[in-house]
Amino acid sequence: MLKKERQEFILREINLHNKVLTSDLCEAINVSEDTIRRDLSELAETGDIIKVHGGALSKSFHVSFQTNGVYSHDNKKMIAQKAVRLIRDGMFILTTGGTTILELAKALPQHLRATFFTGSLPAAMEYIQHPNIEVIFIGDRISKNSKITVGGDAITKIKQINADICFLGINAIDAEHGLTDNDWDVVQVKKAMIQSSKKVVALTIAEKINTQQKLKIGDLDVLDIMITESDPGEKIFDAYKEKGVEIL
Amino acid sequence: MLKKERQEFILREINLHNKVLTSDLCEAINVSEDTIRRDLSELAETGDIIKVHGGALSKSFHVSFQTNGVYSHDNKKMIAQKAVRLIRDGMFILTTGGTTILELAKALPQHLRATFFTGSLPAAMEYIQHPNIEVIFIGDRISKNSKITVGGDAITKIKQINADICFLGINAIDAEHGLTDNDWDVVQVKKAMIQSSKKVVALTIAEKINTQQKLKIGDLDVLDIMITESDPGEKIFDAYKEKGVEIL
DNA sequence: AGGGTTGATGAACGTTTTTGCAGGAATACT
DNA sequence: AGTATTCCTGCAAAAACGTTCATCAACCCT
Repeated sequence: MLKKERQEFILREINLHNKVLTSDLCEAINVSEDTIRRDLSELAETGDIIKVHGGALSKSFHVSFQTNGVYSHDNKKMIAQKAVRLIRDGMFILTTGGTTILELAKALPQHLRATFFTGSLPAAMEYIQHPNIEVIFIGDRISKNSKITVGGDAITKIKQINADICFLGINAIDAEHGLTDNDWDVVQVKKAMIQSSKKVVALTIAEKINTQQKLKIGDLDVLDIMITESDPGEKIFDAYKEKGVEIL
Repeated sequence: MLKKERQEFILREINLHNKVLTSDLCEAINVSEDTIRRDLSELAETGDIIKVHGGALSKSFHVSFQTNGVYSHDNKKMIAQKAVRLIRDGMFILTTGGTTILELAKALPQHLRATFFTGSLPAAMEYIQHPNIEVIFIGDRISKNSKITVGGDAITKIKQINADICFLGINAIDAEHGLTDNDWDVVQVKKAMIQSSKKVVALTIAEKINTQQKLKIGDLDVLDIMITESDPGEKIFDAYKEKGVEIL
């Protein structure tokens, strides 16, 4: 097998599987590991792949992880744009925290007149920047990780609210296991919020779809609408549509 | 699985779900906990995540906002230094908002273990940065000017508290007219806080001494201690000392 | 044709990286 | 306070690495 030929084979293999092990290649092509290593070095030098200990990775796989400090920032912005369209003047709106909700807060039109209930410090900080929005903060103990209020008092307060719409920044959603999260206190709060709203909207980047965490918030049927950055026509949403969730 | 590959998986998991447990990862990837720990350490070193006991957190959520450019910043820092000395482990502490209180929040020693009650969004944002401080937020409608909660609900909640000490960031103080402010809602909240604390401490830059506003919070006798950046021996404090206010 | 050159390959060897494990220290939880 | 995790340090084994050298084939030049 020629050198060039071999390298093309390697490239093809990497682009196919996103990664490749030196040992696998050497077995597949039947040359010494040293030769493979030399090939990988050359390919890495021309910038076609990323060489790592034990093999190599596809370049397309690795690109662009951190952009603006917030993961998947642009996608979240797009989600916020879609979500804003659900809000009307005079509405009473419940929201959780989370970076996606923060984007929603930033995307609210200046003229909007509405009342926002939240237990999230960062979200509240954003809401109060807006001239015509009334902010009601739900008090109680503040969880350091999530920066939202948690605890019995908060739950009680939330249950006294009867909101028009609730925006949930969600942690994990799965067609079968529904909405899940990883913090017990946060789960209680989200449950209460869902109960206290006429309409429940989940905001999530598409990447979180069909992932799950340890604690259950509720089944999909508590959801009315799910908003992601993807096209609502995508096949991945079929299972959700079947369960009566509208996709935007 | 390659090391790099594994680390990207971890990074993805963290960005997706905001936090991750070492034990979960080690089960998911099927490597020893030590390996995961080493990965987390490396990722933390490059600044991509925040390592904590038992796992790691997403960085995108933990942003401290800067308060440089605050009026009379250095003086307020000095006031904060003095105020911190009044705080003991295990105390229940009520605080208002205001830039001076923010400095106090920043000056709190890392090891301090205490419970802070506040209705101020910016103050709460600072408090939760500290590892050993419990933060209870007093909820209700948020006043846009002062960024603190105001309203009957907040007052009711404050009255249920029995704090050891209360730090008031004050707007105006005068030997004759006592404590005054210019926002009716804020005045109500401060009144309630004073009632709910065993000891009341006023923090103010010396410049505000002997000034007054339209609305009265209370006479000087509600005050136990006043802290400014000036030397307590200054003549300007005599009138306050006479009325039983301790100057620091 | 013969000798020299070049490039590719494999082998050898010492070095570095990675990983898991053991113990004791540090930390969190109750 | 006491227990249970979790963390850290050092260590050792295995894997992977890079460097060097020898071999071999192809190629070039007289």
